[in-house]
Amino acid sequence: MATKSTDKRATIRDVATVAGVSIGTVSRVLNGKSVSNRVLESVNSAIKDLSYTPNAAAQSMRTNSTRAIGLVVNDISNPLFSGIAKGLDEVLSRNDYSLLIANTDNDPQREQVIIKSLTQRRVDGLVIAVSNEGDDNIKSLLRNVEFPVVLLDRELDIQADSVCDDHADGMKKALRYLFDLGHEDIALITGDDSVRPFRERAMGYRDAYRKLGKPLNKNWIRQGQMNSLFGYEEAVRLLEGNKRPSAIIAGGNLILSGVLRAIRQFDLSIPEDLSLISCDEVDLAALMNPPITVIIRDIQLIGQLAAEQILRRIEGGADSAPSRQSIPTELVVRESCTRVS
Amino acid sequence: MATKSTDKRATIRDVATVAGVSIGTVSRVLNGKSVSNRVLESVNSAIKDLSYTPNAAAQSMRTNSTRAIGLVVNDISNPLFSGIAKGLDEVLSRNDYSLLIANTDNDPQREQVIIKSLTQRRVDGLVIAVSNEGDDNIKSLLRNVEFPVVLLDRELDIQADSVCDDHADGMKKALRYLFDLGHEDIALITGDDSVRPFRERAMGYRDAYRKLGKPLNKNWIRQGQMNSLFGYEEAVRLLEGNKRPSAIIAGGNLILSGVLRAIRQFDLSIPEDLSLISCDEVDLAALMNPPITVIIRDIQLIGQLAAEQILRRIEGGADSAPSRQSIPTELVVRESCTRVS
DNA sequence: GCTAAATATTGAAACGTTTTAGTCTTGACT
DNA sequence: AGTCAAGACTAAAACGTTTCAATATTTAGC
Repeated sequence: MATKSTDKRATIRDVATVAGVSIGTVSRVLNGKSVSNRVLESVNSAIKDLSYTPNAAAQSMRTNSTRAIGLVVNDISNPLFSGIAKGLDEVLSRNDYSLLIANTDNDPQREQVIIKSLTQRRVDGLVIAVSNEGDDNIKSLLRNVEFPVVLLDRELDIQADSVCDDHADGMKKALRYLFDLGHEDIALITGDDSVRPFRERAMGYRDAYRKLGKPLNKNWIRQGQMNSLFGYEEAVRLLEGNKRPSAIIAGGNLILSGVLRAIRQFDLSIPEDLSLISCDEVDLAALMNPPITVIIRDIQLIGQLAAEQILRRIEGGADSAPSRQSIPTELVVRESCTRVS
Repeated sequence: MATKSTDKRATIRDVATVAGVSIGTVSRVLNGKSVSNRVLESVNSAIKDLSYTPNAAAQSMRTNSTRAIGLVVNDISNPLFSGIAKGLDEVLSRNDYSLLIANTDNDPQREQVIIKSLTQRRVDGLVIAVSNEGDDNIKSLLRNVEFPVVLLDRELDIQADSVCDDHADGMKKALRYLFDLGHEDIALITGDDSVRPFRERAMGYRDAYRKLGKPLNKNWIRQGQMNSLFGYEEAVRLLEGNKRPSAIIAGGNLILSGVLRAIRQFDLSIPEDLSLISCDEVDLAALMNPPITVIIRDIQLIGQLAAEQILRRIEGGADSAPSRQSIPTELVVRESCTRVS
């Protein structure tokens, strides 16, 4: 029952000799093909005695499949991405796939290196939120890759499935809500157009103004980097201007914390002095005082759908046209906005 | 220059024939061994023409190393763990290792399955925060594993390195601070003893009371599950009791959000009605109004140190005694505590 | 009890690398 | 010119599986 742990790892060959059958037969047992009871028992007991575990690398070589999926994101410590990772892992692990995660840190060079490394590892699929949709190198890399790719909230003219959120719609809902409260000067701070979510939010914002016939002041749109510092700086600039907006929309989870910092610095109280809406549910938004109205979407669902899609592709093949799933966004009204005259 | 993408992937053999050299020579080029210039060029151009990428599985088979490290945690969407993952990835990727992440969801069964799966994949090392230090199955599994293991803030009587935080010390600092402000009735809500961080926090708490000669009221210690709900429920129970604590310490990042929810429900203002300290820096703590005093530690550093340790072990072998690194905790005083008479 | 059909089992090839032992070149030194 | 050593290169084995064609065994039908 016990093994000498000083020995080399047992191989299928060892199991075969101990069980007194051929290698092929052991393989049949491992893969659940039908064998005689006698053989089944002796093989299983040999496996246990030798504490044998098949070598996945050898299996991969033979079967041409690694049962591994790559996930490439800017920053896994961003709750957005870690939520997605959770959703992915949930359905992947249920299907005996493993998840290989890599951070690009927003560096296009690293992004390329990572994709090449995953190619070398022969992952069975790749789920990626490219850090810049305009990057041609990444695009051509992804085009020539031999496994299915699922894009996370990105639009690229390549043959790949995608799972997107309807950010524009969420933004419209938020603006309609603010318009209804009498706001006209609503600022939006968000990331730049190089990536779908921010582009869509800005688009939804402009659309809403157009549709509702209000004058659109371009000065209220601040697009730049998706981080806390940018949120802070732009909020400061907005608040120290001679004409302040009556509401700010923080178009990204990191942006929010910067905006809050600025608001505190100006010692403004919400919603009396300024109305505030943010994107994506985070602890911060729900528990602030007052709780902040947010545009939400189901983060883990994104990961789950992406996982299901990539599995479908792995099973089904690359024939069918790219699928594009869209996840709705909702406005959760809390107490951070008030009516203005 | 272009390849027919309908063909099978190019192998080292194809490269060899195109370049007109032997397979072994191509391998030498790939691995940077010295070759003649003539050969170097023709091989490299063949590699480019065929857009050849070595197959990692085949390499693993031969070299007996996968250059992959497993990370096993309860829940990658917990910012604690995703921060650690980030730190790990940072140093691993720099050393050409990949990171395989799996969630146990606090399920001991899944934890076992995951460890077995990583064993089958022959990872070169494993970084794990076991979900229950008392689980003998996990322990014996880890004992018999053939790759180095690094424990994340866990204590197990197995041959494994660990990276721990000095939670007890942080807790003592917090209590000393509260004592100095005149508090005597300080409640601690944290996870149970099955896992080091909570055990240490509770220990530090009791120690501090003993050392400073204050009477220790066991009723103020609430240990249970590490989640928001438990934090909420216990906070409610504490606050509706006929004798309220004058301060609460939320012993875990998830606990804090539950405690805050309860505080809001009772409509208490901090720090006038209740002083509050939390563990681990999260956006929430820094940006609340008032900002919350926290016991911090460098999360990413944990990951980095774990990664460096596992690499050292992979290089150096398993001979030397288990190393145990300790990371300090600090009290960051903000505005959530006040003096009591 | 015999035969045919169905089912189990085997042996060998194949997957794509690295590595080792050995062969072939090259060139420097007498 | 002849010898040697060093360096470049090659051929083949090995890593641990799965799979396929071929063979052996069992089962069922009469």
